[in-house]
Amino acid sequence: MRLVVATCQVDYAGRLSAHLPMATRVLMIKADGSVLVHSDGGSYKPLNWMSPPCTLREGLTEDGRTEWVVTSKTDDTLRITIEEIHHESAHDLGVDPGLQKDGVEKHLQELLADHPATLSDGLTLVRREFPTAIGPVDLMCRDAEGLSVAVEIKRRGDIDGVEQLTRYLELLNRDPLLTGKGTVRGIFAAQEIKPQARVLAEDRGIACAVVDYDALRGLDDPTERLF
Amino acid sequence: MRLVVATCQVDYAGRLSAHLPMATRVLMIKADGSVLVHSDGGSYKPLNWMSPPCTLREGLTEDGRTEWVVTSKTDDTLRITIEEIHHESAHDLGVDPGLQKDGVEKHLQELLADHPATLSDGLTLVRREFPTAIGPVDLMCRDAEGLSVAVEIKRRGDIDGVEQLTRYLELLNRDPLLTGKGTVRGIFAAQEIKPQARVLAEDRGIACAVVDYDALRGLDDPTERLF
DNA sequence: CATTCGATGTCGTCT
DNA sequence: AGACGACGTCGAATG
Repeated sequence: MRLVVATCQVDYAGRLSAHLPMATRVLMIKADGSVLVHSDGGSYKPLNWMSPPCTLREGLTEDGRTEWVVTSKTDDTLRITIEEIHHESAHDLGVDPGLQKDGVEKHLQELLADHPATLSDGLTLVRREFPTAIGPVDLMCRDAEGLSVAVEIKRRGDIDGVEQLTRYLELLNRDPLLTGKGTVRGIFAAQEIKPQARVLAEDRGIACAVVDYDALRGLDDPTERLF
Repeated sequence: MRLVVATCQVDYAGRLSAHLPMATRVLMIKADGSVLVHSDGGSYKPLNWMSPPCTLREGLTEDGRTEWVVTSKTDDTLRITIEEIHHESAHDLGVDPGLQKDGVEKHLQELLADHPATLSDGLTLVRREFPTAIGPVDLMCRDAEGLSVAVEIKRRGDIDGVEQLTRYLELLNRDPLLTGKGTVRGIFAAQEIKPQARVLAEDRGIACAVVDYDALRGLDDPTERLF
């Protein structure tokens, strides 16, 4: 890992073209040759970058300034013209042991699979990741009357999720095995449901369920936590 | 901008929980207090981070190690426990002049608005960003027979785009002013169309058009380029 | 290898 | 401020 603070100009050509005028920035060069150009603001996304695999060539411009040219296999090019280097250091970091995560959609699905009745009274699980021709339904359940209920789970309930569940329901309702006792209902479950998504869902007869992750986790054995 | 290379452990609690075991990493602290934790691999995304607005407090753990606690307004917390600092430096970068881009969907839309006939013979533009109750149609056109044609433009033609155009067509076909001469057709235009999207579109009677950005740009005045 | 789908997505733009 | 769509989306899981 090389860290360089330099006054530089950056040009990228690839899927799009982008240009950064001359200014002072931080350049991070990782062991795999990838390069990140960071300013002192914004979020974690660099102003410009080159993803690995790529190669960095150091050279000189016609007027004698240092120039880095980073190229990827797909001919994307990042050209960094350096006017002045203010700081430079190199460090051996070794391989990172990596990140452990807990609390993403998969966990939400696991929790709801264990406690389907929190979505609707009397609901029981038939199967998780119920397969259909156009992809798996998150939860397939049965209600107190024995009717099939398809549940789509999102962390954030957007219009896309409603469309997805609609496609599933359309398909499922053509299956006589499922519709024997009546129409397959849908439940759209998310930690947060956007107003437009709610309107669209309810317009299509799909119920919305806002899920409390922490409360659900409380119902579960606390020793099962990752860390 | 502060750059620190340190052996550290990182814990994040917010929308999810995440944990990084003790290892040597680069910590980037931006002027706005945001923090990025980078390893010597991966892509431009940090292993962990805190986005602004946030505040960093430096303290000591019970066993006397340095600890940084970064908290956001929404109570997200990033806790960095430092075992050893290998390098530290601070730099004044100033405000970055910012990025100029060229070649995104907006340009594609402009180019197709200038050359609608490349989508379908005899097509002429009625209006860009044609307003409807559920959002603007990218291009509203008329074909040689005087029938209305709605065009949805994407860089990458995904199933979502077909759904979007379908919603527009549903609405537009309820408007007697547009349907006077016949049904409003749809054209789904993209630089690349995914197989599933193509199948769905054609099943719904929506034509697909693969767009060659470079060729279109060639039709245009080359002096209009940004840089 | 291609495709699909989630993401602490992030980022612009518009209401 | 909230909603919405694009992104050089990235990245993991899966067929």
